[in-house]
Amino acid sequence: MPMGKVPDIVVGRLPLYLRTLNYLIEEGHEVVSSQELGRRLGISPAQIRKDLSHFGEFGKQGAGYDVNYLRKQLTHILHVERVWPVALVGCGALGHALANYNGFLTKGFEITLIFDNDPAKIGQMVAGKVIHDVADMPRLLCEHGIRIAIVAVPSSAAQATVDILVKCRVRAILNYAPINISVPPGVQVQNIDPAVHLQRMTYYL
Amino acid sequence: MPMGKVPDIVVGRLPLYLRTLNYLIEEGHEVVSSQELGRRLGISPAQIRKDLSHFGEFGKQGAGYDVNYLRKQLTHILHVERVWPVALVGCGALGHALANYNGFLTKGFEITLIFDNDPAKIGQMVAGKVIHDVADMPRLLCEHGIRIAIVAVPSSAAQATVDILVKCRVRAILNYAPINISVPPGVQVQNIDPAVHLQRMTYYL
DNA sequence: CAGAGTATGTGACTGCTTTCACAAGGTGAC
DNA sequence: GTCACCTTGTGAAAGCAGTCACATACTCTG
Ligand SMILES: NC(=O)c1ccc[n+]([C@@H]2O[C@H](COP(=O)([O-])OP(=O)(O)OC[C@H]3O[C@@H](n4cnc5c(N)ncnc54)[C@H](O)[C@@H]3O)[C@@H](O)[C@H]2O)c1
Ligand SMILES: NC(=O)c1ccc[n+]([C@@H]2O[C@H](COP(=O)([O-])OP(=O)(O)OC[C@H]3O[C@@H](n4cnc5c(N)ncnc54)[C@H](O)[C@@H]3O)[C@@H](O)[C@H]2O)c1
Repeated sequence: MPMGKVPDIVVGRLPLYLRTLNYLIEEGHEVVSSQELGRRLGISPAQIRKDLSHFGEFGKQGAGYDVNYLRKQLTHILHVERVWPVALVGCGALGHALANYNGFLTKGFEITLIFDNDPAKIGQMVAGKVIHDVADMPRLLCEHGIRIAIVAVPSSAAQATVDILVKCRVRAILNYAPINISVPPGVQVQNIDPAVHLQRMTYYL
Repeated sequence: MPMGKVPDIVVGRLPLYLRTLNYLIEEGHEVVSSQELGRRLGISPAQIRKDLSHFGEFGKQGAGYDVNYLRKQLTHILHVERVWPVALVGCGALGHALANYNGFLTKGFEITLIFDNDPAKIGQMVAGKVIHDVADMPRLLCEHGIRIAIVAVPSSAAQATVDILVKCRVRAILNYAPINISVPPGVQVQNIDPAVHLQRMTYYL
């Protein structure tokens, strides 16, 4: 019942469970079994039960899981009952799409600060926010207590950008630049590179 | 030396190795050790050697790996010595960014067909390509022999879109919609959802 | 309220993944 | 050529993750 060290791989599946629960609520379900959840996710029911059992006993035997209750629990476990302010660095094509993306807010995130180093862009408005000069990043990140950032700058600028973010106490970085960045221990990094995902699939073609 | 069944998890790392080799070539390196490669990727040298040993003996004892040779081998293993034509479905904010992204070509991919269902967008040019009506998708996918598609439509339209793609013999799908899609066996799917990646990190904050 | 049906939580087990450690082979200085 | 030093490829071992199967407990029908 009390949660010791939970494997990363288990933590990595929780957001998928949460996402599916939200769809179940939209569809009006009040209760869901590990079997149904597993069917939707392509995961075995046993694995879902074992994953959840790391954090507590959320289900009811003979019935399944109360969808709203489980959603609340996962939201709490993942620390997304609050909305995290997020900084976006690099407001090019991808940055624009991310800034205008309305899928973040309901998942616990809001892009509140946008940065670029292009003088032609600085000062412009995007998604209701002004684009700030990267030179002001240290001050603004501090003032807003930002802990999470999204990096959408060219690869060549990614490591330098990350170094600044880390120095400003950012502790979680979502990196879209197709390059491996290095960070000190205690800083989380997740990488998104569509070419890598595509190449994973062409192996099997 | 001959490659039997290679674990998925190993295949998943090969694109990262390949990406790093490309940077090494840019930097003028001719040879790299598993240690250096591991350092850059945050992976143990032993794991890199074992992964590569599934496919052959590419290194030289006492020296390391010839960067160009290893790159060529991985390019071959992943089937990206050719350039794959890719269809993009959904040309909104994200679709625009992807269509204009110039990082695909050097990795073995080119977006050659773009589809949308918005009459206002159909016929417009994006990144030098015309946006086609989704109604023409079956015919055009067939004519172009498309095997790979990127899905960037709203969640509500994702499963229906995927069903059409699968029926048109697409065998690899990169899905940006934040929903679990189901496909018959033999069809590869990779999902990209930034909110999921962010929630994986907030657990640790 | 009894009994058939259903679903969880979990220890034991199986299988997969990573690390270890070393023989074999290559390098470079002198 | 020799010797000290590297680095690979790989079995063996260790460590992790996923599945199985069942005791337990809830539901629902009649
Ligand atoms: N466009 C895509 O669909 C896509 C897909 C996958 C990955 N990416 C990656 O995402 C990143 C951004 O892609 P994009 O297409 O938006 O490129 P882009 O060139 O349109 O945008 C990059 C932006 O970053 C800004 N920038 C450059 N250096 C900076 C710095 N030091 N500090 C702050 N801002 C800086 C530029 O002014 C520009 O506005 C790149 O690394 C790219 O490889 C893009
Ligand atoms: N914008 C982002 O940064 C971002 C980030 C992550 C995920 N996503 C996801 O990517 C998808 C697209 O996001 P977006 O921001 O580009 O949205 P968008 O609304 O700007 O674009 C969606 C496009 O899909 C088209 N479309 C709708 N139904 C279609 C159908 N049946 N067939 C073909 N085209 C259809 C629309 O006409 C529109 O052009 C969404 O699922 C979104 O959740 C977007």
